[in-house]
Amino acid sequence: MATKTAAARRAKARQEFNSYFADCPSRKLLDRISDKWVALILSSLGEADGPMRFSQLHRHIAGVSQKMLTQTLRNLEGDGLVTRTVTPTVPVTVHYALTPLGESLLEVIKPLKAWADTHIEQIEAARAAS
Amino acid sequence: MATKTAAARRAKARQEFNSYFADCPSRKLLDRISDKWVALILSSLGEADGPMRFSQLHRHIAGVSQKMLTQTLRNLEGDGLVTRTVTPTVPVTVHYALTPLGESLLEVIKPLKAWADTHIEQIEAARAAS
DNA sequence: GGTGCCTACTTACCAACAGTGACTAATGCC
DNA sequence: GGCATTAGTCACTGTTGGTAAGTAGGCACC
Repeated sequence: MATKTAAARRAKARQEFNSYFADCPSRKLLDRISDKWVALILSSLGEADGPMRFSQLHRHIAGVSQKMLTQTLRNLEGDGLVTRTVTPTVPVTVHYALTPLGESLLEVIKPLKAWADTHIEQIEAARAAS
Repeated sequence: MATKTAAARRAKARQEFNSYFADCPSRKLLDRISDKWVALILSSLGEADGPMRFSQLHRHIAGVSQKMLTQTLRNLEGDGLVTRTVTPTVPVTVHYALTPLGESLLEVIKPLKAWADTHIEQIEAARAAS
């Protein structure tokens, strides 16, 4: 009861902001895109000129756990960014490929990777200087 | 000693991949860029046509905790993407502004936001269909 | 003919990270 | 004098991601 003024106002403001936030789906999508592994997976799928198998992705990305790879791929599949096709061969084979939507996202992620490649030196210089 | 074959091979492979990973700084930078709040902070600073105060950013971004805002801003400052200027006024005032490097990153993040805005409907349709 | 392996996962557990709310400094306003 | 402000920090808590082991089911090898 002591701090009814500022704290209450701040809490109310946060509530309003949060509902505004929930109404803004592009923010949620941005969150999804900036998921740790999404960019790597899409890039891997884009570099290959065809569908990739689960184990190929796992080897190529090199830091991802099976759990997160599965999880992220399922998310991407649910969002319609990749397709998942199971072939019931001797050991089961699963292929992942980009959908056109996924390819369009890749086109906008590529510049980001390019930026990272070209500006990494400046960043490291800044880190060293700080 | 029982499982020396496949498990050992896999472990060794992972080791090699991890060291390769550590040698690839653009991946680390990509991780940094795809940090949950980095895109939001840079966008906010870019939308305003001048430096922003800590509380302005906090209000504008609307889901970020003070802790994460501070932490992310310190990271960005260390990477040379934003500047932090403290003015010792009555209640201390801190302004954050984009550096040229930060602005160049913003230029490549903007298309990402634009993509999110234009394709959100397709994503939501895919999510509903799955 | 039984042991063990392959793929593509799933699950249990654990550590690290992100969020929450309270607390701080110095000072101006009522 | 007490409360509010700004820009944080701190301790606690919950969620998230990593690790490693287990699972299915057929085949190859000894």
